[in-house]
Amino acid sequence: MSAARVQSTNRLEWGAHALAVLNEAGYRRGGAREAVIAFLSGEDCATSAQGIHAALRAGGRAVGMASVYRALEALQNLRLVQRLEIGQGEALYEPLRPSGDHHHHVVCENCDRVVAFEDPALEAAISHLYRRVDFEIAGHDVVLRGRCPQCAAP
Amino acid sequence: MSAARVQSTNRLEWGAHALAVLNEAGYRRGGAREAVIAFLSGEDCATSAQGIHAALRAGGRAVGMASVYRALEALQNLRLVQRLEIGQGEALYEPLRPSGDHHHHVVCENCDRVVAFEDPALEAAISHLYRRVDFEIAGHDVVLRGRCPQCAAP
DNA sequence: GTTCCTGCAAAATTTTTGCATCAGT
DNA sequence: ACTGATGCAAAAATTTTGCAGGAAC
Repeated sequence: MSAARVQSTNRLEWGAHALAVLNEAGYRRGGAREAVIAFLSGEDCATSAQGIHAALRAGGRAVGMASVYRALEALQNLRLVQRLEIGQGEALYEPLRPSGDHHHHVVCENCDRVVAFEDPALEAAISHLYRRVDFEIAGHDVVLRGRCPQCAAP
Repeated sequence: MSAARVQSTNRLEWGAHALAVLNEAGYRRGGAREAVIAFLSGEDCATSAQGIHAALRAGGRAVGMASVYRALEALQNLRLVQRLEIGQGEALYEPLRPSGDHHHHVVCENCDRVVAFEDPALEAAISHLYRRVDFEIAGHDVVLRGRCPQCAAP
């Protein structure tokens, strides 16, 4: 199975997984929440609430802004999405894949472009940390800040 | 020299350093900005803009909210303070010491308590990353999320 | 038939901006 | 004197909440 195929499977599976977890947790089905899940399952990286709202509207399945926030809140509580506060202003949300694969973000201070990266050594260093702190750790984020190639160019 | 002494010196030096850098950058002196710097130089960890505003008011040196934000923006642009978006809602700001010593944060998902930690292995892993990404990196943040001992207790 | 979900509108919060005035150089 | 700094008030932007009607179970 190719890497692309695995990723595609992961994507599709996340939506089904999310619906199952919601159902398990006692949530009823509802159009707005399912539209948010359907959208997110096609996204690899972080999207803002406003972006989700706009995308759904553009896709002909408009939902209320409040419903987007409420869906994201529920998904966040069940650890199905990760909320990220990286830019300035709006928060970003991305699906948390059950496969556990995991990335972090580099943000351009100038144009707010966000790029993802992965690094096993970083994950290893962080997992060591989990044992050192008193907290019961549920997750982590790493954000690198700097200038993207375009903005750094003279 | 004791560790406490070093830290105390670092604290005091940050204020003078900040004023010098601002002056160098062409900023004039002004009471509000200097009050914000005086307050931050006594803080080790992150404080919100509202917190700074309230603390200055309580300390008898009230400044306008807008001036707090404007001072923080200037300090941020000169890399004298680091803005952190960790809780939900308000951003936190903390002095960036020229000594380069550096910590990160664990945040309680339940009560929003923030605790700082340091980890050389983590810093090493991140500095390796700086070479791997296309961006010109200026800094980084790591946030661990979980439950503090109080909130984790049954 | 309940109880939850949704959408709209209103509210709450945080941050930014306009403008007149004051202070630093 | 000129120009930046400040404070107030107003505005902007993001997120949350109240409520009435509709959908799921």
